[in-house]
Amino acid sequence: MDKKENTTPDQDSTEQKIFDAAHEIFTQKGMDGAKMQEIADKAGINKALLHYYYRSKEKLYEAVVKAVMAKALPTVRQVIESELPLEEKITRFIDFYIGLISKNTVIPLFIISEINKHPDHFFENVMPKQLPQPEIFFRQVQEEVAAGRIRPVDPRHLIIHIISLCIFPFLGKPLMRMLLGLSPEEMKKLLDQRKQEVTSFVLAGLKPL
Amino acid sequence: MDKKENTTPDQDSTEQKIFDAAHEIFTQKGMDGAKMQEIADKAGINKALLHYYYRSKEKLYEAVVKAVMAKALPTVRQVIESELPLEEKITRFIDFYIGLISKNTVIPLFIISEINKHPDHFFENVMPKQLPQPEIFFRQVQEEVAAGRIRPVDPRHLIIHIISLCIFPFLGKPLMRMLLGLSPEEMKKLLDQRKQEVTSFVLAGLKPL
DNA sequence: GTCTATATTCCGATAGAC
DNA sequence: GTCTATCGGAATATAGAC
Repeated sequence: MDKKENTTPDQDSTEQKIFDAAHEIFTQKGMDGAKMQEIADKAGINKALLHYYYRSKEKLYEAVVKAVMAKALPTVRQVIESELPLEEKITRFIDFYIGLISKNTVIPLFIISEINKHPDHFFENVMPKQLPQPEIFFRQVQEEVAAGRIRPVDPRHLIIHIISLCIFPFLGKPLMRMLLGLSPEEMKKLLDQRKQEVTSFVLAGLKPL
Repeated sequence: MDKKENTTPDQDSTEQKIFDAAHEIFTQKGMDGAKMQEIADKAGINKALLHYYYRSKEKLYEAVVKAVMAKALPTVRQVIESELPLEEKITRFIDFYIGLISKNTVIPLFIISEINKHPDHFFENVMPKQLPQPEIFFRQVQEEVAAGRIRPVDPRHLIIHIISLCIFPFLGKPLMRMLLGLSPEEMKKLLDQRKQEVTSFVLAGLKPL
């Protein structure tokens, strides 16, 4: 019996198809909104198979949440923990992060919604072991402040500022569109400009007095 | 038969108790996560009464959503449409808005989640007729830019910046806490400083070159 | 491993007594 | 208006044939 050797682990296996379908449905509709029937349909298989591979809806859900978190955080780490000079690090982070989010609007809302519904469960079971270490970033900011190259800021607030400016406009897109009275096309144009706008706004906000 | 005259409309009536309970449950758990039984329990009445006053779960939900939106938007309008000078308007808006959100964390997430799940329904049925008019704000920004008192910025992006900086840290509180490695107490302290931090950051970001 | 059929639980909604 | 009891459907989960 010949076995495939160099394919990625169980490429189009049933288990993988189920997981992919569950990933899509759960991230779009959340735990309560998702139905097992819909996941089965999307995977092109029968409902009973879901329970054969994953024992329950909850187990399947947990698998998806863990995968989402495990994928989301390392991307942040890579930039945060690098030894790039501060301004370039900020610029790259904004560019990279907005690029990521604009391709995938649903994930951030999914993470935030589910983390708010079960915070304890998250911190105990789902949170990845390898968290980004912000110490390098903190030190860099303090050095730049001490050297007078940027104005005094709390580096923790700076991180919050930057992440807020990157993520929120995509989360609140329909809301912002309503508030500003824009057409979908105008709103899309505006969001396409965010990389540029956020970068210049943050750097301006850091200019020494 | 004497009738009460100067009480606020049906103060502790059954209908009001139902609505209050539904408001709490729906905003915390969303349409799918909320159960009629739980709402009835919280209101201290029977499940059948929910259907007596509001015909269906959907109707009850709609009543809550409309009330939430009707309350949330005018507060924004009041500040946005005022004729205060720009810098003071921004300062007041941040102060007012963060104050509002920090007292009520669940509402923004509720609005954003539900608007993303049923965008069309929102724009057709739920959206308040009286939207905030950002034109005054736009004009003010353009005048300040023309006078060289602030650096050139697209006023629409500026609004998005400010709202993002106000709302997101409270939405993403557990996430930020995890990312920064803070205890709940440290995180609370940090959020208490947001009014101050956001104001100085935004004003610094607007300084002319 | 995959399917059909069925058991079981839960939930929204209604009927009807008071 | 308010309650108890119950219906009917939907959704999760299991049994059992292939």
